Amino acid sequence: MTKDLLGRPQNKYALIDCNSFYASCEVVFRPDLEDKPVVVLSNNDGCVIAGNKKAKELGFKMGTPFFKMKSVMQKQEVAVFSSNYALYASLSQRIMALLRQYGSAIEVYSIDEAFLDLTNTEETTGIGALIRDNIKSQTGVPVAVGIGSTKTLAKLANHIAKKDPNFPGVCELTSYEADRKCIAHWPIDELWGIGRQHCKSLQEHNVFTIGSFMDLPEAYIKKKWHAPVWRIYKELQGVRCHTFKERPPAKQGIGTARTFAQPVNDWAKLKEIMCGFVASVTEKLRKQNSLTQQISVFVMTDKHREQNHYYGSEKIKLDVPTDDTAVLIKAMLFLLKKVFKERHNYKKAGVHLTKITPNHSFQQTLNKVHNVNEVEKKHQLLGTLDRINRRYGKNTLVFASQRLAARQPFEMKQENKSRKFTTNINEIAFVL
DNA sequence: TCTGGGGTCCTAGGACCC
DNA sequence: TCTGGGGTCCTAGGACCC
Repeated sequence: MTKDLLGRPQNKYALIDCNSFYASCEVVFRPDLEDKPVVVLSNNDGCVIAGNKKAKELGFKMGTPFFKMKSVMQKQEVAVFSSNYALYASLSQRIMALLRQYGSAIEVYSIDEAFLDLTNTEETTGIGALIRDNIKSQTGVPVAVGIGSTKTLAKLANHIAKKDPNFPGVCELTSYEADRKCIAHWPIDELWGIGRQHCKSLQEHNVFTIGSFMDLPEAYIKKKWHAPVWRIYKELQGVRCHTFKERPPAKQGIGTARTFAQPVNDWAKLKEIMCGFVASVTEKLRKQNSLTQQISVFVMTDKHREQNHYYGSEKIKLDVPTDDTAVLIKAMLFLLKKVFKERHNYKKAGVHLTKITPNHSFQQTLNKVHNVNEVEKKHQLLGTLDRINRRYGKNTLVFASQRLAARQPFEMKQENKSRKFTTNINEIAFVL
């Protein structure tokens, strides 16, 4: 096995990334749109968050507000979809399940990306091509495969596989040194971890390409920039700094927030929406077997158009770590009363759990309460609640305080939503 | 009058990712 | 009229302790 600069055995990672994932998912069920521009919008049809190649060629930038481009898009006959996360999640699961067959381990990095461990695989470039072809033929979603001895190289290889016609969907890199020719000319901000700010500061030092970055002495990089930049430098040399994480680490913070299509000024309505948020974050908390010891809330008016913009947030530390929805709803309401001010139109609000610790068979709670049976009963009740909601759908069982919001979720603007082709039998696709 | 220094913990804010 | 949501990591600086 080859060694890296530190003498450690070298790994081989593949990064599989779906091309324009959300847009590709929509096209799977609308093959007539294959060669037409397609974009997908964020919640509330607020921003454009995904677009296929055709849409990008027309110059539509991801992240811009939809209303600014709406009329131009209509003129150019762009197919516009509201986001349909249930559909994308279900396609994602199918892709991840297929990928598992090709590597010894998988790290699902995001809804449309995964790293595969190919360390003990021969013929990796060939396997990459097989992955590309099989995912496309079995799900309809086009992917690119980048292979490298570090995650940073795999990411860069993936980018090259997508952009450089010499590498049709698959690219393999060993190190900067070995592959200088096909790496050096790329602009610095194509690197994973170099965003707007780092790019600007590197450019101020006359670094515009990966080649000029790698030509700098290591000591200079260390002196001028922070640790993350130096790590990118090492990873490009083939020295592993980012480890492979087969099991996702427990989240350190769990939050949820929404922008409302119609601003809310009514206490009762806001209260019920927020109770729904607490139910949703505590379910995620229990799913990762954790407890929280701090909850925070925030509410805000529309910063873009309210003269008298208001942002209020409060947090509270709990005496005992908990995963109990009822306890957290009570704490949330205490905080919400503090931040809620009459005569404001709230445009966005959210709940956040922090100070999260593992729930080692809820022993900590048992030690601090008198009635062990009560805790045991509550634990079973919440477990049952989660199982029912997972089995029969979100909000099948809800707490009384979230009643209204659960039955009648606050209106989200979704004017162009596709059907739940894969997750709802009533909306299944027909082949005629 | 002279006003140390090192360690730890916490938090806020910046930068980045998808 | 209409501007998303959910995360991670790092660092500087304050508070506190001995």
